[in-house]
Amino acid sequence: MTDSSLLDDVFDKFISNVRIFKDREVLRHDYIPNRLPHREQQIRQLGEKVAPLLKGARSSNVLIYGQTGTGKTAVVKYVLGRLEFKAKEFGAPIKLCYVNCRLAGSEYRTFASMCQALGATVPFTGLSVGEVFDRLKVSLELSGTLFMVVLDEADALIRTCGDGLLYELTRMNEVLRKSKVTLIGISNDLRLKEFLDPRVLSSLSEEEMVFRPYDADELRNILAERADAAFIKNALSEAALGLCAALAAAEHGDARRALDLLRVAGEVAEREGGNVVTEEHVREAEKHIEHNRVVEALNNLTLHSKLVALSIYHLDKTGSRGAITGEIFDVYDELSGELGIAPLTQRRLGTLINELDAMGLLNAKVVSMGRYGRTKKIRLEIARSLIRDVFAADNRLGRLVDYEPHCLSKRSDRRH
DNA sequence: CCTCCACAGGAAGCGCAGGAGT
DNA sequence: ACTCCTGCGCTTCCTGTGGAGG
Repeated sequence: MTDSSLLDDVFDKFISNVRIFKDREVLRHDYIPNRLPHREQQIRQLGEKVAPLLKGARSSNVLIYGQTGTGKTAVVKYVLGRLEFKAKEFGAPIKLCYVNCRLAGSEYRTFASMCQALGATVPFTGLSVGEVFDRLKVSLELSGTLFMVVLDEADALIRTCGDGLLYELTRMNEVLRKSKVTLIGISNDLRLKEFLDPRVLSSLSEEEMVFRPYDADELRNILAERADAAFIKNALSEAALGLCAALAAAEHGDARRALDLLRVAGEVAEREGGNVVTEEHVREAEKHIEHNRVVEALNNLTLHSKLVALSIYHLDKTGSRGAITGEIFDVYDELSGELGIAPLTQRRLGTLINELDAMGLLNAKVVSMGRYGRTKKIRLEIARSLIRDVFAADNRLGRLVDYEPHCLSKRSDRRH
């Protein structure tokens, strides 16, 4: 078979293969459906809280808690979408601004997004935070609107930058004459309160809402509803749907995960040329998602983080259960020398290890070995073969995969 | 009981890139 | 051209600490 006829085959198969999906976009997690099952109560609650805006009054600030995939963002976007629609109808001067704080990354960029929502242009760097804040105030005062700001994943911002931004925002209404600001904070972390200044907390959480995780039955309903729009009739087996719901329920009831599983399972089935999604495909999808996540994470690491991961890989194969920071530094130091690059300090290495831990690539635990000090025990959390494959394909690190570090052979024999 | 190891992890500050105003 | 700002990655310096062995 020639190359072109092979490709034709792939494309033809794809085009003629409408046997699985009707509309796969429905399964993406940024898709907001026009019904959110099992969140009617929250929709109602939030609707009641923001309704005063329609009459030109400020609404209470709201703080929303809940783990990932519990529908927080979907509910907020849904309610505010309707609010905006109603506001147009009644001519209420409402402006909305949705900022994902984790993606924005800094105070500066969070303020900048808010300015942009008001139509003010802000360079993406170069100004002081105070200057951007002033511009925000000026454009707010000029526009004379009820400004509603949604700070999604606010906990991420607070952890890195503190609560200064929130403090400024909550105080802003005291200064503004013609405009009012309302805040909706969304947090994945239930302990957010502990990080907040009491003054910020009291004004931010005038109202609070907590989103409970979905249970397996609820997830099932959610999936069934979406699947109806996403798959063609009879292309999804009841068992496959149940398995997606069960797997996601086991993982703190994450609807986002359930939807991902369903979508990828559909894609697997499609690729295999099947016309019905089975449990088998869901299992396959589960592996797929995890595999892709890890490979992508490894490939996107910086050179130094890759070296750290590789060092742990080398220590791991010596059979000892859990490398410690000092050993990792020794191996890392040697590998860096081998590549001819300057090694980072041990302090910095500790931070990199914590980052890898947070990504779920490894597991780091602080342990005390008594007389032999206090350190971190680090184990790989992913398959060794995966690290091997990814780094062997890396043109700089490739030759270090089978390298035997000297410091391993003459390692001082510490008793566990 | 105290000591003392081998670190953890906070604080401060540095040099750099990218950009603004003047 | 100059000075100022920021975020980022990093180093330097530092204080804090759980528990085995004395």
